[in-house]
Amino acid sequence: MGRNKYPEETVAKILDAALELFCVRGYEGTSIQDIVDRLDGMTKGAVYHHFKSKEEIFNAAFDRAMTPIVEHRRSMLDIGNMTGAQKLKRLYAPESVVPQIELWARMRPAADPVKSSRLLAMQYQGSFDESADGYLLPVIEEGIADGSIACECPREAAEAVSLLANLWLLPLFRPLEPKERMLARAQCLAQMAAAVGLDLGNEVLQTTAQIWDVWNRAGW
Amino acid sequence: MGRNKYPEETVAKILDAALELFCVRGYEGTSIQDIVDRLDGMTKGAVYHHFKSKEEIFNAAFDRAMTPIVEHRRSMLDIGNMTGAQKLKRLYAPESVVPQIELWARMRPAADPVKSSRLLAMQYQGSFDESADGYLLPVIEEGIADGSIACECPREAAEAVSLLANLWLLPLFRPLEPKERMLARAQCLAQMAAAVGLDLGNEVLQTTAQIWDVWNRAGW
DNA sequence: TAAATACATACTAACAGTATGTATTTGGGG
DNA sequence: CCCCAAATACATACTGTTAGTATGTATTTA
Repeated sequence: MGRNKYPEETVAKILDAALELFCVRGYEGTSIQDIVDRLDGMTKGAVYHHFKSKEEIFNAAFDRAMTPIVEHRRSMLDIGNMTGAQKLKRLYAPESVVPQIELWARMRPAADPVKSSRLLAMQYQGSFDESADGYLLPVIEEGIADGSIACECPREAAEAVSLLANLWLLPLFRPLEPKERMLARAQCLAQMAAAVGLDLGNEVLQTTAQIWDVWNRAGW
Repeated sequence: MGRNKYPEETVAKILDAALELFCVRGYEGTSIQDIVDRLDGMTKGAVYHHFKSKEEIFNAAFDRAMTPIVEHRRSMLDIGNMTGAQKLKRLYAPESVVPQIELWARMRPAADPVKSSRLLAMQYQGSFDESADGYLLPVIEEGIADGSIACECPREAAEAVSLLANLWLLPLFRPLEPKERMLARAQCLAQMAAAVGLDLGNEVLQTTAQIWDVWNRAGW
């Protein structure tokens, strides 16, 4: 294959192939050659021209998949003047999550935590980042400041909720549970969050239900 | 090195070396040769005589480290005739966890989730097993049966508590937090658990404090 | 004493990564 | 607008390392 006038198309192709393979076969289970074989005609030289290592490809593919999801969710906080409590509910409302659900489809990993361990680790790390440096803790603190949230341990509550939402409620690395079980998890999470002063809102149940519908329709 | 009359000694040496290396350098970062180099005089042939793959070595090393910890905790439930609620509290009391804490020292992984991703995945998977097929859910159901526990979503509560205890309260894959932050997590977890009907007991705070002391003394 | 066991030695195939070559595009001076 | 040098986008060919295998040999067991 000759040189492409628009190299970002090549990069996109590489990352698309990489993401799917990393999800299905895991990080270890995917070789650079596996990725190259899906880029018909292209060779390893092209890949190593755009990326300097396998790890960099993985990180780039992961970021590329996550960025629009995170950005959309964060953008939900920028509209109007809401209290902290309202912003918190909005974060778990369908409008913040469901429109991006199809994108999650592209990074549906193998339902085997060990095979997906690297993705799991990214999500685990991301849960702390999301709560600490990201949007969750700031929103809670905003709510405390404006009097709409009463929470004695904002950091801990944010971390716990973030972890449970990312690694348990959305069972990315486990087989899809029956719908009523996923709803039970949402209910349970909401109750636990409420106990530490965080009202996630009733909409979290609808959000969960809609996510389940999309995933189930996609045949997971 | 000649043939050892007691091959289980050889196996133990291999697993000891493997566990430490896997923890410090991660699964990917550890080669079979690295392990062999720590078994002075022994060669790769010996290793592949006792184990058929790197993965099997990892699993064996992990099991070997975890078994006594899990067994001890489970044994705490066998004494006397306790109600489900009493058993639940006992699971998080110092006597169930602290005596085995030194053993955890041997499998202290790198405080980098990605490097430790395989261990993290095992712990993640283990959290579900522990709650579902293990001892936590049975104890809760026993408590419901004998009337000492009122919990509407026993499975969900068990999973959530198990996940938070294993991946958050005991921050194996993250740098050790200041003591007061770990205690805040324990307090927060207890509050959340209480909201879904699980009383982990006040002793969980002492347990956490003692774990912190041991880990901190060990220089983490 | 024959079979099984516990290793050592020597090798292979696959893999991540590198060095280098070559065509194509870009961008600036005339 | 054209020419040419530099940069870019790849391809080709190679290297070192690694997990794993095949096979040989001494020791123990039964």
